[in-house]
Amino acid sequence: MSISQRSDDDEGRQAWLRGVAADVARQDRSSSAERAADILRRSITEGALRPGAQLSEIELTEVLDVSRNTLREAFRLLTHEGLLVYKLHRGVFVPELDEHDVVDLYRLRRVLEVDVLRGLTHRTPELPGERLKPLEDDLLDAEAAALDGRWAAVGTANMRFHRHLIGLADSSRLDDITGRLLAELRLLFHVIATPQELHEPYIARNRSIYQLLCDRQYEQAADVLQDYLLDSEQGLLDAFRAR
Amino acid sequence: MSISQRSDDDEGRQAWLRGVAADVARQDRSSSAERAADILRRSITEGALRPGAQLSEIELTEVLDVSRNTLREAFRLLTHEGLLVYKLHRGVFVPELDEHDVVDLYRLRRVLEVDVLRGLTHRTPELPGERLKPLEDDLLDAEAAALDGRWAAVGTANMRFHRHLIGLADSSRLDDITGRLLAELRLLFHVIATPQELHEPYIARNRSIYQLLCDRQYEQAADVLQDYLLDSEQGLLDAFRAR
DNA sequence: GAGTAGAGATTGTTCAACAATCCTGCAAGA
DNA sequence: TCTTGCAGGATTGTTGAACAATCTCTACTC
Repeated sequence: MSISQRSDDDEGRQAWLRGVAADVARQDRSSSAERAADILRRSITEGALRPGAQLSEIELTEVLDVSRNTLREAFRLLTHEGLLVYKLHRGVFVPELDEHDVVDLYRLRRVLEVDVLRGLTHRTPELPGERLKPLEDDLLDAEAAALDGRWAAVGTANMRFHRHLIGLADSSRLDDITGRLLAELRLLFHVIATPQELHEPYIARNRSIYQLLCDRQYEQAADVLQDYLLDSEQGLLDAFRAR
Repeated sequence: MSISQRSDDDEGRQAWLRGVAADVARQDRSSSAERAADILRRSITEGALRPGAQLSEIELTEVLDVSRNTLREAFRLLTHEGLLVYKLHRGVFVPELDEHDVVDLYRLRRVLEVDVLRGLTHRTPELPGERLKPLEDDLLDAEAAALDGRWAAVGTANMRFHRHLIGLADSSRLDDITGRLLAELRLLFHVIATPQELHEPYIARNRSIYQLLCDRQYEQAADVLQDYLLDSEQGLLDAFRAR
């Protein structure tokens, strides 16, 4: 993207400018509440704040250096994502999900993700091959992390893979919903003692889904994904009961 | 839009808001923020605040008689429902949805609602008959409203029918998602000139779905619903283009 | 041991002031 | 004529303090 390459391609240049503008906007356009929410989100998804933990307002206003009003705004953003729950006059807590939530979450994941892949069959125009690039990157990340035994990182990469899978549908609402579902799923992972068993088997299955997508075998990919999700759900339920 | 026309619009809008405010004040509500959100929600869903309209904080603090913080809290509640959008440092606006949003919303509605009905086939324990009672109430409401020509009320009752339909799945997350989808759909209805054509044909089809559910013909009900949603989407798109 | 009253701590709500940002209009320069 | 830069006024973003409502825990009574 060199600037010196000034062809008479006005459209391309405008697109480039728009891309830069969007990049800058993403960096700069965030309120204090969103920044505070970012920090809390990472603390929760990475396990520093365990399910059941209470978040004290006074303590966090000091740590995050924001006012109570702004902090409460951040709480609301995360509540919307399902990463926090309010208990009236008692405060906000990291939710403790149970087996019923596993079933609920996976039911939604199955119907949404599988439908996205099946929908690719009738998509017009046909899915460009470069749209699959982020998926391959996620796979490489997961495989590299697995070699090092970093199972939490494997889980993260696997989730990003599925988020990119959903992204193929080009639906902002679907992306929103998926973001929330996967965030809640991370909460569930934190109560599991053996992350290796939970994540390792699915690296290869994700790659086979990816390969089928590359070959435009969308229906077969959807079938593999369906089985994948059923097995993954069962694995989580087993881990829960063995706890 | 001329200045004078805009001024008239503003006056009418304020008068309307005051009317609703007096209306809601009769009920005792828990918090001022909830009460303010109620007023705004009705103003938006009933069309007094049109898509694209900006909600001025100063103006609304005076009309609703709450502080700016409380008002902003109400804004957050409605943003979560999809009835408002924030633009940083520019304020809150009633979202303007377009044909692309229609397609996006209906795609989600189809996959979710149809899956709920198909899922009833394998449900254990079998769906108790009394779970269908709310659906019949909604149908009666819609039919009564149609006789009086209250087409907006017909639309409301139809939406409640579909919300109750989703409720049969017993999934709190699905209920959340549906609430938001239907709220966005209401925004779309406001740009339609002929509400009768939009809502009337679907009363009978909702009843036929209901009847099939009573007879435990879940797969057939799902098929009818699928066609229903495809036709409804097409009707909305046609109305959009004829605008 | 059961129940209750009250103190202390935490959250819920509101307000007013200040800081940061956007929009508008106008003037200078190419 | 068109662009660019700059005030200024208007609007939103953020804060801290104050007070009300509610919960939790302790101590006391019976």
